[in-house]
Amino acid sequence: MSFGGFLDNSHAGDGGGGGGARIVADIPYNMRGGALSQPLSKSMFSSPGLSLALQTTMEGGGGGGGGGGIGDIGRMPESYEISGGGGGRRSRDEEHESRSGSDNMDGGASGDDPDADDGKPPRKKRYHRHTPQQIQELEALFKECPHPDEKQRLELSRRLCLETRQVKFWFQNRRTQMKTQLERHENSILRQENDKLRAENMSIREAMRNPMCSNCGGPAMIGDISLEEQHLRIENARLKDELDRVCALAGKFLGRPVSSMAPPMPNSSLELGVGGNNHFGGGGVLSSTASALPLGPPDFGVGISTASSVVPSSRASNNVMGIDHSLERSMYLELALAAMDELVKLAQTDEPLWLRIEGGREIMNPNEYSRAITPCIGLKPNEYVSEASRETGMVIINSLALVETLMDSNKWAEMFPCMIARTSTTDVISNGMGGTRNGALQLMHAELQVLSPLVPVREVNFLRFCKQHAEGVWAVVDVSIDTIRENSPSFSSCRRLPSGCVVQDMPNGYSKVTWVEHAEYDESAVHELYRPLVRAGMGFGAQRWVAALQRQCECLAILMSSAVSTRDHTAITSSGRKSMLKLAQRMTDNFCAGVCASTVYKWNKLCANNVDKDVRVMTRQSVDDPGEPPGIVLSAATSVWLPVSPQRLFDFLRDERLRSEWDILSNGGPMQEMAHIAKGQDHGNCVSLLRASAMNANQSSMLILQETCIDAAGSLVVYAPVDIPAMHVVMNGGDSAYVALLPSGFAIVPDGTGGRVGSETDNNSGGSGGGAGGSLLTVAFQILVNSLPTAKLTVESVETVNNLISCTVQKIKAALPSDN
DNA sequence: TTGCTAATCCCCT
DNA sequence: AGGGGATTAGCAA
Repeated sequence: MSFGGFLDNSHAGDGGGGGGARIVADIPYNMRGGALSQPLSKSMFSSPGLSLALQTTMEGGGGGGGGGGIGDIGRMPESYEISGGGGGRRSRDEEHESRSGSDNMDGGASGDDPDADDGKPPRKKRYHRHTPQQIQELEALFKECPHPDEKQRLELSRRLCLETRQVKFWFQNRRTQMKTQLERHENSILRQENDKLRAENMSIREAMRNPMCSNCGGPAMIGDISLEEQHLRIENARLKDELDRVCALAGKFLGRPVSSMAPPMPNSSLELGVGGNNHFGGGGVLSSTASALPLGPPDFGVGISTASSVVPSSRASNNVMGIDHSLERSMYLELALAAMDELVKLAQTDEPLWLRIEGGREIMNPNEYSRAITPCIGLKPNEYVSEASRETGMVIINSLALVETLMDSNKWAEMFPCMIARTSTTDVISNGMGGTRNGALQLMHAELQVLSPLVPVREVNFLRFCKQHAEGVWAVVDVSIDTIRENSPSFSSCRRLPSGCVVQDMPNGYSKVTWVEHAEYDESAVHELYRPLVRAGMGFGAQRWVAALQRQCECLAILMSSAVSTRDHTAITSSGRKSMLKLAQRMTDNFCAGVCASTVYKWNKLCANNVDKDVRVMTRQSVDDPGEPPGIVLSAATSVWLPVSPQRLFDFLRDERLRSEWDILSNGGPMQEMAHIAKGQDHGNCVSLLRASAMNANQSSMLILQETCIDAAGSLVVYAPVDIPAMHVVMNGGDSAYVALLPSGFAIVPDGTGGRVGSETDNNSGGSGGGAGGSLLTVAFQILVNSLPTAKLTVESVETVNNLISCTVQKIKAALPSDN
C-alpha cells in the first residue's frame, strides 16, 4: 500500500482523513473519544483483529487512551504522513472507501490493524496548528473582512504558505467560532438573568413565609399568613355572608330572628371577618372592637346577624375575590389586612395610646404607638415628622352608604370637596364579596389639601380596604403603598400609615364614626405659620375628616328631607335650588383648586418682584370652558395670621351687612341677601345670593353668589360675581354649567395653638377651646386679567391683584381688633 | 472533562 | 460552486 501519500493529507483533496471520518461517522455519535459503549466493545473484543488494534494504539503512544478502535482508525493516516507525494492518496481513499462501504466495524478495524502496526516511528502527526505568524495574518484579515473572496484567499495562501482550502477552512471555522462565542455569551447572560430571577423569587417566597421588616429586621407586622390562610379567611367571610342571608331569609318566613346557632357573642363573627389573628399579638383585636364599641351586642347580635364561627372547611376557591395570584396582589392583600388590624387597634384602644388634649381632641402617644404596633410599611424616614389624630362623631349616614361613598372615588371627592383636590381609583383588586363592599380592595391616588398656598398639596398613593366586622359595623382603611411599588415615583413627600374609619350604625339613622388619621410627612415644605396646625392633625387630620363628613351628610340629609326650610325671600323652585347648589359647589371646588394649585388646572406659577413674598400668584388659560370666562385667569392667594377667633372672623366675613368693610364689589354699602339656601342647621352653612346696592338708579346692581361653610375644623366663605340673566336661568332650574364665574374668598382655620372653631351644631365641640388662639386666614382671588387667552400678562394686573389682596387683609385687620 | 482548532461532510441556495 | 451548519479528530489545560 502506498501510504506515502498521506504525508500531505494536509493537502490531500477529497480523500485522506475523509475516509476515516466516514467510518467514524457511521458509528453512533456518542462513541467518540474512548467512550466506546459496552456492547460494541464486546463485539470488538470478540474480533481478534480489534484487540490487536487496541494494542497497537497503546504502543503507538497515541495517548488519548480511550481511543479504542475508532481512535485508531482515525489516527491511521497520520502514521503515513512521513513522505510527500500525492499519488498515494487515491489508493488510500479507495481503501477507506471500501472500508466504509463495508459498513462493518469489525471489518474496518481489522483492516486497519495492519496499517497501524506498520506505523513508522517518525510519525509526524496529521494534527498541526498554523504558526502564530500565520494565525496573526489570518486574524488581521479576518478583522477587516470575515468573508474574503477567492482572490484574497489565494493571495493569503501564497503569502502564508498555506493551501487555499486551508485558508478557506480557517475563515469558515473562524466565523463559526465567532458565532458560537456570541451564542455562548448570550447564553451566559440569559443564565445569569435566570439565576437572578430565581434567587429573587426564592427570597420573596422566603420573605413571604417568614416576613421581616426591611428596616429594622424585626418580625414584620404582616405575620405568617400563608396564601392559603388568606383564602380561607376570604372564604370564611363569604360563607358567613351567605349564612347571614340565609338566616335572614329564614327569619322572614318564620317571623322571628333565626340565629345561626352561634354563641350570641360578637367575637365569633368578627373572627370570621378578618380572622382572629393571634399572629399579630393582639389576639382578638376585632372582637374586642365590637364589644368596645358603644353599642352593646344586642344591637348587632340580633340572631340573624351573628354568624357561626364553625364554618365548613371547604377549600377556598382561589378567585373568591377575583384576586389573581400575582405576588404583588397578595402583597397588597397582606398589607391591607395588616393595616386593617392596625386601624382597628388604633380605633378601639384609648389611653395610653391616645391622649386627650385641651379642646377635646385626641393625639397619639408616639412612644406607646411604637411599643404596641409593629410598623407595616417600614420606619419613618428621618426627615419626616408624624401627625396622628383620632376623632369620633355621630354622622347622619348609615354605614353602608358611608362605605359606598368611600369606595367610590367620585363620591368620595364629592363628600370632602374642600379636602380632596383630586382623586382616582387606579386599580381595583377586589370589588368585595357577595355583592357587598366587604373585602373590597383597591389602589387609589389622591391629592389632599389644606386651603392655603402655604401648605403644599399632599399627593398619596394608597390601598383602600373595606371590611365588614359585624352587622352594621364596617371599617375602611387606607395605607400608603409607596414602599411596595418600587417603581412608584418618589414624589410623595407624605406617607399615610394605616388610617381610616370604623363606622357603626346607630338606631336613630346616625352612625358612629371613629376616624384615625396617621401620616408622616416632610414638614419643611409647610410654611411655619401652618406647622402647628398640621402637626396637631388639624390640617389633614381626623378632626377635619369627621367634621367635613358631618357637615356634608347633614347637608345631604337636609336636601333630601321634604321639609327643606328656606328663608328665601324669592321663591325658588326645588329644581332651582338644586341648580344653585350645584353651581355653588362648582364655585367652591374651583376656589379650592386655585388656592391649592392642585393639578386640576394647569397653573403657571408666577415669580414677580412686585408681589409680596407670601402671596402666590398663578395664571392659567381658560378656553372652551363654558363655566368660566375665556381668557387669562389670574389667581392670587396668601395666608395671614389674625389675632381673632376663627368664629368671629367667619361671622364677620359672611355678614352681608358688613360687606362694605372689605369688599370693593360692595360699592361701599351693605349688601342684601336675595336668596338663601340652608345647607345645615348652623346658619353658617348656606348658599346665598347677594346684591350690592346700586349707587344710583341707572346702575345695574350686581349679583354675588356666595357659599359659606363652617365645621369643627374650619370655615369657608367663597363668592363670585355672577351674571344676572344667567342666574335667573339657574334659579328656575336651568343648567348651571353655562354660568361663567371666577371665585374668590376666604378659608379660616384655627392657628393650631389651642383654639378650636366652635360650631353650635357640632356635638363634639363641648367647651370649644375658648378664644385662646388666633386664626389663619387665607385670602384668594381669581380674576380675569385679559379676555384674550393669548395676551401677555401685564405688570399692572399682577400689581393690581397684589394690592387687592393686601388691601383686603388690611381692611379686615382694621375691622377686627384683637380678641385679647 | 472541556475548549480550541483544523478539517470533513452534507445541505442549501 | 460555495457558504454555512454539523460533525470529527487531535490536542492542551
